[in-house]
Amino acid sequence: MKKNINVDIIDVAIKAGVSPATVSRSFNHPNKVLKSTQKRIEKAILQTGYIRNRAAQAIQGKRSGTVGLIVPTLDNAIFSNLIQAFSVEIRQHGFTMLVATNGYDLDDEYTLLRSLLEHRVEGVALIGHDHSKETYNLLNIRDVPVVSMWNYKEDSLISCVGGENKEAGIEIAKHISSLGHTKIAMAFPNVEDNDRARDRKIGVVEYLNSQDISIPEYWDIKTEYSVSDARYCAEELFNKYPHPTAIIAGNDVIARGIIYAAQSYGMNVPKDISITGIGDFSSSESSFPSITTIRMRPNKVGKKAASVLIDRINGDREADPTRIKVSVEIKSRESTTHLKN
Amino acid sequence: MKKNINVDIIDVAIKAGVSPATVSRSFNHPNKVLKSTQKRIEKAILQTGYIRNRAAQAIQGKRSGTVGLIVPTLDNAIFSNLIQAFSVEIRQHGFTMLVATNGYDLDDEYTLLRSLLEHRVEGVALIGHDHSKETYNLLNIRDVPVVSMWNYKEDSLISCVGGENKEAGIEIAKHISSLGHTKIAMAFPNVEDNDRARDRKIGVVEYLNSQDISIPEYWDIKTEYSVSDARYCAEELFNKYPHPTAIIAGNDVIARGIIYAAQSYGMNVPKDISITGIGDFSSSESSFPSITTIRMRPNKVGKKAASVLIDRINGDREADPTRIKVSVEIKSRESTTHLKN
DNA sequence: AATAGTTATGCAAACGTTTTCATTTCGTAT
DNA sequence: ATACGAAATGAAAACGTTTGCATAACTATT
Repeated sequence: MKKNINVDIIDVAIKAGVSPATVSRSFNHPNKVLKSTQKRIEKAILQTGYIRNRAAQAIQGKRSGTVGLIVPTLDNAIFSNLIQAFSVEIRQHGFTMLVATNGYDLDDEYTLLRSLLEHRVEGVALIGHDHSKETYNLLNIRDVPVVSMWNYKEDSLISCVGGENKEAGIEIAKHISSLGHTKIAMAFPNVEDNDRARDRKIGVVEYLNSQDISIPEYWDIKTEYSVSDARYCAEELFNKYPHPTAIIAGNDVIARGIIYAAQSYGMNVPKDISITGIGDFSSSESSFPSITTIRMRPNKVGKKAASVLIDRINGDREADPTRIKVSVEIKSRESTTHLKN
Repeated sequence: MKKNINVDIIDVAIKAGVSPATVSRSFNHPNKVLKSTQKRIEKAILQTGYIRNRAAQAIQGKRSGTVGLIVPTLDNAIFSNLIQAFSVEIRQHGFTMLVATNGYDLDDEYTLLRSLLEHRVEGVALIGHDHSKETYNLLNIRDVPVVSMWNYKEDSLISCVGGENKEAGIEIAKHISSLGHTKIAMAFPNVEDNDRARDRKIGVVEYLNSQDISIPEYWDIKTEYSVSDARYCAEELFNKYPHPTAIIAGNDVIARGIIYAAQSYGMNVPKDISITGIGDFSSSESSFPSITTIRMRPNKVGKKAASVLIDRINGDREADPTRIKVSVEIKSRESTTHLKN
């Protein structure tokens, strides 16, 4: 078995009887090279097993053909839909995706960004707007095309695509309140360094306050973004009395954990307790009970963010940030119902 | 705001009063450069905002600092745990991960592999052993360090880390059979081009046959890998009679969809019907009912695969494939019970 | 048939590193 | 002080592309 690691553009050129320049052009400006020449080159590529070297291309200060993505975690459903949509779209434009996870740590995020820039990614996608000073500074200094996903912000420093999370919070609170609930608990993750969760929570609290509903300290639950932790926290809550008649969760994953907790305590959702999520991840509709939630359209956000990023890569870097608001919408499903009088 | 995109190693060298060679060495062979010189270089890097160019490094035919990962999809829980574990481990060794999804299409996988190789990834991780002829050939010719995750195979062509999926199928069938079930349905995805699912299914069928249990055609359900499709298919099944007393699902995601279907039809799981998964994803333990499944240890597989890959990158390429079997184990939980007399 | 205008190709100089080899500097033993 | 070996640094040649400029080969026009 011959191992032909080192075939380069020159070998191909020789085989095809042309110059390396022509081979290069046949990749990057195919219209500038004769059809018949192209054929010969293609044949030579097949024969030699040549695979072009993007590193050598990137070194010209031109295209590296990669974009970077930094997400908090890949470990659960929260970002899966988003990333998948982003990835598919980005690839259709010929890019490959470099992915890094920061575990919700903003200092780590900065390090990862540096690492991505070392690889000369042509653009970067991040989640939300909470990033360190250094991160923003670096993005600005290097003039990197960048897009923030998942949270719309009117005055964002960088381009963004997402729903308005505060509005999401308001909408879900409005829904619960309109069903007559007043004894309401909340389950959110740590909102520090997490603008999405923070905005949602603010929306919920402000709206409920406007209705003269307040959430007591002991019903303000803090949980991780995982089914297991959410279930555990909810069980803690259910161990004490009185119980709330509704629980507003920071997202669908947490809502699901709480529903499991309720069911395992013999409660019926929604008859005994109403539970809501935010996000509308792909399984929320088909679970039982299906989850009442706010549709944040992760697929649309991912796809749209990818195209915004590509536009920025190809276009004017100096332009003002592109900000796209993806409308949020209540999805009333089986996990909520009117308070039984 | 000054935009200093183009600061290179020479600028740093000048600022630090050394040669570019020394700056380069301070990155790659820090022990070969004087502590005091290093300090000066670091200072110069800070002052200039230099970010090293991996492309220029990679062009030397040396390290690119990246590894590639090709997975069928990022869209659901199936690979999330695995990828997260892989990603964290790989990063600890200073690598960045290039990710691509092929949507279970093997031709697409080949294209993606080529693309990753264009970026001169130092190693590649794939899922399972079903890959196209071209893929195997390319891996071999280019002599790329590679590891296959998720399915152990004694005589695999490439290194692999995973559980024995056939054994997983046998174990779960044994469990169901030992509970007295004989009217058993199966729900698997398309097993073509998917050795993991195929092996599991073979294990299930062979074991049941050995117990003189056979699964009729109309109980051999074909579903996608999604909660929603699994639920839909299960509902189709429940619309007809008679019902099976147990359903063996191809993985935990499918099992969950089936459980939702059963619950929505007013059945109690496991009293009315036992349902099993395979995989043991992170939420299977904390769901309600918790899912009886086969533990395939996605975290361990991901982490271990990463270190196998790194060993191969650093070590002897000609060596025989490294094959690591991660033991599978039945996790008996709430979703199964004895057949009521 | 000569000329101008196009189009296709080749030549050679970048791009930003790393590394080999040569040279300088330093510490230490005489 | 001198000499010697080791350690640190520098000079310059790679690495595999892309591209501006120059040239050659056509096409169309008169």
